[in-house]
Amino acid sequence: MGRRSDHSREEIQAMAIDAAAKLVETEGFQSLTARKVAKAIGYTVGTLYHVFRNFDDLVIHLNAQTIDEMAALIQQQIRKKRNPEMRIRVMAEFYVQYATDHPDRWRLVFEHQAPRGLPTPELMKERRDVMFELVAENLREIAPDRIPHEVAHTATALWSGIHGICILALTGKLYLGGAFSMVKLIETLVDSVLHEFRHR
Amino acid sequence: MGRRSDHSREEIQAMAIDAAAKLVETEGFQSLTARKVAKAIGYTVGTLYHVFRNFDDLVIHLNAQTIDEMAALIQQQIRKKRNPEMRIRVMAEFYVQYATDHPDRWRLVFEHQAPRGLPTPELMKERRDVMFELVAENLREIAPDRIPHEVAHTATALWSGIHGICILALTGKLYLGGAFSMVKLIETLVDSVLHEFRHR
DNA sequence: GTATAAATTGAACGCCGTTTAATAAAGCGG
DNA sequence: CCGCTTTATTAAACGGCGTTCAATTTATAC
Repeated sequence: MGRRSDHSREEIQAMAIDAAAKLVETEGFQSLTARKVAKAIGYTVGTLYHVFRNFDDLVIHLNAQTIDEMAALIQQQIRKKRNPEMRIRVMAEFYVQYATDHPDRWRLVFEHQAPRGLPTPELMKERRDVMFELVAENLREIAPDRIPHEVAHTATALWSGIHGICILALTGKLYLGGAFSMVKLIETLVDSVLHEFRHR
Repeated sequence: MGRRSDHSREEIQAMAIDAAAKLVETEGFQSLTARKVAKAIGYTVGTLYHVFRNFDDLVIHLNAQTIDEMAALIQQQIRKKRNPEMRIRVMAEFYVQYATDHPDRWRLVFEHQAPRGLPTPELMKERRDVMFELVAENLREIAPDRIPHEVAHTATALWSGIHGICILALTGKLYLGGAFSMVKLIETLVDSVLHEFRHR
């Protein structure tokens, strides 16, 4: 049947992304399908393909929204802090918090793979580095005379490490040789890298 | 049709795992399918299901083999070294090396998810912690008087961090704010955590 | 040599992402 | 208000997926 125009293209896009987010949270990212999303917003798959290039495109939009959400939460939390070292600690704490609260949305960001060969869309490039940038900013404040390359290097090492703890914990692959908390693990990593960064 | 007995159950299992490994390396882990594996070993899907419980079971066996291969490579490398700190460095170096050489097999180990609710099979439980144990052993040698819990904690933090760098690099999600090498990033993390571990 | 047990197949099921022809509605020029 | 064009939407189809199962062929045991 024909066009209803109950919703604009942008509205349908937003509805689809929100529905996808909800499906991912309730059923897990592995079982997200185009048909489920379409059904959830009262359309058929065809309409989804009218609004997104393909299923990966939808996932990429969802992931962008997830990153924005997480980044907003974290930036809101560090705005309350004045000490750059404290800010980095809080960032790590709430990164873990968000990942724990939304494990499937968070994993989808990192485990989704755009079709082989196709370039990463600008949509993601812009967002990919937001956390690294935030860490780098605060490292710069801790040691203003360090060359930018060194700051970037440390930010990358530190944040990749935190990410590693996070993902192993969430996927149940963390070493359990002594029952410890994720928070303490993160603390150890932050302490170690920040200490090394300062005294070198 | 009917039983040929050209190969025993165990032979078919081994052939399937090897074929799967090859397919993962050549076509990527996302496009591994039961039908392709069956075709590669000259059987039909039905036979695969006679030998594996399901497709996840096949993947789990492949992943176990991948971990064994990687662990063997690493243990062979550190046998040459006497210094425990040096051993940890070499472990990290060859962990990255293996991941870089076999990106899809390595990613499959960490991104495959056994069906929700089902317990992790013993097959994987045994192997999941092999790298952590290896790190812990050498940390113990570096500081023999530390309580086991502290050693396990540090091993977990360090190795999770290295894993994080590894996976972000391989999935193209690493911060590129200053063109640095993976090797240097790993070095920074190892240096930082080992230093903190010693002087505390 | 025949009965029994096991291995292997091909076809089916219900899903998946994706494409497409048909159709219904909206917008528009007169 | 009427046709005409454009666009939104649908249902149906395609090939491929993991999985199941009845049918069939073979090896083995007696």
